[in-house]
Amino acid sequence: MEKKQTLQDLKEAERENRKQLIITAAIRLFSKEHISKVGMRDIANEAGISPALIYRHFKDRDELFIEAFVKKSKEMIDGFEQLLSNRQAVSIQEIGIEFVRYLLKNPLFFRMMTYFMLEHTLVEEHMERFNETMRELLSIFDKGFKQIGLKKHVRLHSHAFFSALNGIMITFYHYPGRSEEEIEKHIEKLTALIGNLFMHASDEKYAPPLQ
Amino acid sequence: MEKKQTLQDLKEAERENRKQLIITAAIRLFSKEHISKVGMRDIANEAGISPALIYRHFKDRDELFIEAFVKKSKEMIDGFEQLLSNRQAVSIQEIGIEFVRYLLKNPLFFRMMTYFMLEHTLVEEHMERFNETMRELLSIFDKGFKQIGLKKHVRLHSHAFFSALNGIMITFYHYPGRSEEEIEKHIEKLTALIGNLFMHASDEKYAPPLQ
DNA sequence: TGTACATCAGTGAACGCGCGTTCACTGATGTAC
DNA sequence: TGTACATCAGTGAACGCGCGTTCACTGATGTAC
Repeated sequence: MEKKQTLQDLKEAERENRKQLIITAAIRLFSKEHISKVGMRDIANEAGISPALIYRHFKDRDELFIEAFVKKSKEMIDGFEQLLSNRQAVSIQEIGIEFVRYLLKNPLFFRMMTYFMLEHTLVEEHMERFNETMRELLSIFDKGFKQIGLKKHVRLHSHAFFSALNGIMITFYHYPGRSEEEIEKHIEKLTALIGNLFMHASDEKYAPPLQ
Repeated sequence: MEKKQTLQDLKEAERENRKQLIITAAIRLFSKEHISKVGMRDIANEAGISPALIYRHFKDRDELFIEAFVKKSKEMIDGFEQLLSNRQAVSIQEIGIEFVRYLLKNPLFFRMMTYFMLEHTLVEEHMERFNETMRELLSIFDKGFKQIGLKKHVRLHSHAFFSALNGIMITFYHYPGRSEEEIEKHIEKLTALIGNLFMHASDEKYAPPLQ
């Protein structure tokens, strides 16, 4: 019984490995071209397997894609948190700037995020997983607002700041006729501008309490 | 010669009418379902013509789509400007709130805008037309910043505020598990919050000049 | 130890569908003489 | 006024391709007796 259990475990672990193999292959392709252009055959090819095998591990394309997103998000959030943990008492403006820099250096997470935000055809269950990730990210922003002394509506401010940064990225990331450096510089400038405004969110005089 | 000229004019006008017929049919469908799901056959059907005829007026799908966007944008910007012209001296916060309300009431423009922002596969020429529209919108925001006494970096502030509002819309418009009313309320709340912060952009103390 | 059977990873090809675009053609209208 | 021709709006069907998914099958491994 003991051994049988172990064997079963081994098998399950192996099965999980195959799954990860497929997911990482998908992620590799996503960083090369736009997510909607990556097909099941491409992924199978990249993973060195047959397309049919993917369906032994995932119900359909959506399931694979959301798993890939969740995996990438975890990496992203971990990396970002570690980056912040090297300092103490990071202000909300600094978090914003670091967040945008991090996105610029890891564009895949950002691209996946917007892909899912605008693909509102996901089933409830997948949406829930997506939201979990968002909440994790938002709680990092919460810390920054608490650090500058904001007492009320912390999550609301995180929503506002986080979505503002998203908007900056989306609006200017593909700005045509500008070099990559120019775009990055512009995005950072706008982030600094907004981040600075948010630094005064805890000042009652300048940010009167919401009704 | 005189008459010939007129006849030619008539023909051209008629040709333009057909073109508009196709464009408006496309727009009608865009407001019903997601842009990427609208096909050439659907549009032909809606316009009551053969799919092949579309190609006598537009080089390809992209050209038709960008024309539809430009048309819709003009309507949208005109409508929005008229809405603002009823009052005098509209502050940047008010502009933001009215803008978001207007987007919420006319979701098609917003959806088309994000579609093109994230479809970075457009040719240079189409991108330029898209940008023209954006610039027109931004100049409305410029006015609001001038109204509150901002002297420097006006366009930069418009970029920041405009993209922040975009981000709010994109991030929360499809928020699952919430009713439409709740979503609208949340978006307006976030807009008011950010708009309020931007009201102090001209205050040197709270928004130090950028380097 | 050997044999029949079950399980399941894995496969290449095919299914079925949708889509942008083009083709070959019709028919109406205008033009030149 | 009549006739040959050009032009062009307009069409339905077909082309060609790509894609998600499934099918029918193989072969290896484990299991029961």
